[in-house]
Amino acid sequence: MTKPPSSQSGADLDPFEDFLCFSVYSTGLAFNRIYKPLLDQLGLTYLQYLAILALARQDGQTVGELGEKLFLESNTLTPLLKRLEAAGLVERRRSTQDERVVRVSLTAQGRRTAEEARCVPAELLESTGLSAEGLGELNEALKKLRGQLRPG
Amino acid sequence: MTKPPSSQSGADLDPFEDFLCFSVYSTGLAFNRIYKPLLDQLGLTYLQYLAILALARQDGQTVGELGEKLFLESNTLTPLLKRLEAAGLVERRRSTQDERVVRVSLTAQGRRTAEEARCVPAELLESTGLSAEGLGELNEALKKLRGQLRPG
DNA sequence: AAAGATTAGATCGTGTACGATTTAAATGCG
DNA sequence: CGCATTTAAATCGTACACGATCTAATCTTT
Repeated sequence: MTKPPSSQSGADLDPFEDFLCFSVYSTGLAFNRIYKPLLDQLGLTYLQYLAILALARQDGQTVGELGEKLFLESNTLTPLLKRLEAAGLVERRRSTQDERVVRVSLTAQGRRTAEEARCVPAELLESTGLSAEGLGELNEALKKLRGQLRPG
Repeated sequence: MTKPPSSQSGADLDPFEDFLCFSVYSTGLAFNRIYKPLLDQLGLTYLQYLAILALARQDGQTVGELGEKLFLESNTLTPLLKRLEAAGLVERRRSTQDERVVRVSLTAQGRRTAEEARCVPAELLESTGLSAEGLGELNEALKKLRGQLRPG
């Protein structure tokens, strides 16, 4: 492996300065890298962390409901949820009313992990040194953009 | 596969409203989904498209230089570049001065593909219906954020 | 020049993403 | 009721990401 991608404040090193899609993409990678060491301590990946948080807010969701919140589908979620189940953090049960549906709920250990995970973002945002207002505005702008980015 | 994640304008469907990292993450997924049908016509993935663009701006870059621009390392780039080579779009050659270094250059076909790829973002941004100023500001904010998100 | 350190890529294993397909269960409709 | 349609998950194949490790080439230092 080569050296980690280094920060470059020089002018012409980034040929995608004006590509919004690239800014979103690379900022996502950067977030992932920041989160990873914190989440490693919890034994979670970034997506697993999001899934656990979503279940902490509303337990017993179906795979489809979880997918709506995470903007993902069963082909991504099913393997992820099986890993969380293997790790003892969630339970997957077919609904008795509708056997097509799988409901996912946190185990006791899953709830403990969710509790620990809750304080991760605070540590992290503090380390960015950016203002709360600025981050809030950025968040709103991204949500609006995401809403516009719909196939069709 | 379930139905595609649907747009939801309701209030409480997204439990991560206030998570900037999630907004960045999910907007990245949304961009990917928008780009995919356009790039499928070129036979490129999103990352392959970025690599081709980077090479079109500066041909004959090393794997490491390319990685600095894309914020990626050889463990991601090497397989990607091999696929582009197999597709006949790039050539990979070890430098004769320093045999550790691999230089990547576009083939004639690669340059044609790069030319076609150049007009993709315009089509796309038009479809978002967002103002150029707003997108520019968002871009600046993201670049600043990305710059702050550094391990350590 | 020889030995150790550094560097550039490549390789490997795990975990997302996602299109396409499959399976099984529920629903609709004549 | 019976059968086509729809739906929810699961499965499969391909392509990223990335930590860890490996290999080979260059540099350092004596």
